[in-house]
Amino acid sequence: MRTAPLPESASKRKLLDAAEQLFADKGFDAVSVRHITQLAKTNVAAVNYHFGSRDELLTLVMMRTLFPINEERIALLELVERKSAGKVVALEELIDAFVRPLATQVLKSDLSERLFYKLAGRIFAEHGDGIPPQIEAQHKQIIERFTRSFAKALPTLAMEDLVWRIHFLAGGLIHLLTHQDVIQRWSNGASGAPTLEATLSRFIRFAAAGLREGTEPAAPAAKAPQATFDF
Amino acid sequence: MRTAPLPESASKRKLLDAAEQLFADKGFDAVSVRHITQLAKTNVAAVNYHFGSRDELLTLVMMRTLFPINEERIALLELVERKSAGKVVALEELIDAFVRPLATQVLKSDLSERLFYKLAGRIFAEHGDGIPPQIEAQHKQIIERFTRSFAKALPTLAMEDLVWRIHFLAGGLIHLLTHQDVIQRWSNGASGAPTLEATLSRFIRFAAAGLREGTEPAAPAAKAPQATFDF
DNA sequence: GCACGATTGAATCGTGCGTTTGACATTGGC
DNA sequence: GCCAATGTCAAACGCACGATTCAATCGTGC
Repeated sequence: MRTAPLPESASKRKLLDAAEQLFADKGFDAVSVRHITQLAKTNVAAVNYHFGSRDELLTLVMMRTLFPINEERIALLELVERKSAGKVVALEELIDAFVRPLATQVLKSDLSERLFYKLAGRIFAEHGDGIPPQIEAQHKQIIERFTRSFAKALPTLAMEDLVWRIHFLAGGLIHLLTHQDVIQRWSNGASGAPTLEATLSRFIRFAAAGLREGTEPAAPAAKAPQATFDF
Repeated sequence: MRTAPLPESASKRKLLDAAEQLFADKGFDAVSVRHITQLAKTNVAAVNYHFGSRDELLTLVMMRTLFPINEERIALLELVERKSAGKVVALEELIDAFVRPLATQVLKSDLSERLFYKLAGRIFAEHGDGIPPQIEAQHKQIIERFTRSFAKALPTLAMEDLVWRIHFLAGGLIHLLTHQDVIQRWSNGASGAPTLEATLSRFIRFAAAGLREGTEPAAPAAKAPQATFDF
């Protein structure tokens, strides 16, 4: 019976790729369907014909990037937890499971490193108001899943503290992704650009220390004063 | 001689306040001059008459919020450094000087807490492409000034590491400011909303620990493995 | 009271937006 | 050979945008 097996006409793919590139570069709001169809060398009507609306195309672009990242995050997380059956998992390994997929999925993307990270950062930064429910659902699922694992790895940390710290972490990552190029430009005067792996490694150390703060009773009394707002 | 001493006509102030509120709530791109003049109950032409263009109004709104914050940051920083003349400054005090002005300036604003923090977060998040040069200059000045102080407080930390960590910190703060309401809504099921002071205090502990990571040779050997990307 | 600059108001300009329409081309199955 | 499905295309629609025009109005110093 097989009616024409969804040829996924060439222009559909061209539109997706063009949209992806432009959204990554300029941001979701700054790109019009005319820009997209111009870069894809198709007619303006093509977007609405193939995707129904600009919004549906946008959602598709976001999902196409976000989904594999989140799938790999979960896979890595389960791997790590199964590996250390029952024993406490090292914090660094959990954070690694959260960020490493960015470095592996960029290799499978047609986008340049710079654009892929910008796109990912923009997607992660979306929250709350008018964002596609599917994206929101992805975010919620990932955050909840990782919160559970972090809680097990940091049993002495109050849940409310943990939730906030995870969002501090997420914010740092988003900033890193979206401004990577800007920061790099003046972070190192002469030395070549560090690989992103090096930067993510830096981030993991920073984030792990932040998450762990105050949960290591064995450590000698810190000489630093408590940082409380006392007014 | 005194010709009419700049009455700063009522509509000018009304426009500034309306613009501020809308930009904070919806974002800089999502607000049109028609929205603004409608809320301010003035004519559409008023924006261009009083400010020249939508962009100049936007810049003014940003500067009006950003400048006092940055002024207080510098003042606090100098205070802290003068107080501990010569001696190493505690990291927490430096971060405090960076974030506390948010909590004090919100009191002087007509905006609600929620809107003020959103606005501040949106301003801090602006970087690089098409943002007003004055804002960019403010950002650069503040980052460079604090980088210098952090470097003195963390003499054993490599400069490149420090720069990245400061941006992780900034990203966490931006995320906290812009998504504070969203996070809070599901961070604590029943207990009342924590004051922002409490949240900023949480943030300071997190950020200080992240900045300090690896700079305390006196500490016992960490049992956590190094977090390096080894592929 | 009048003149004059400052301010306001309604109407309009040109532009770019997302989307829709309807004619036209291409293709594969019967 | 024809039909229906599929895709492409130029043109247009209605709308919202930032900005401008120009006459009316206001406020104040003389």
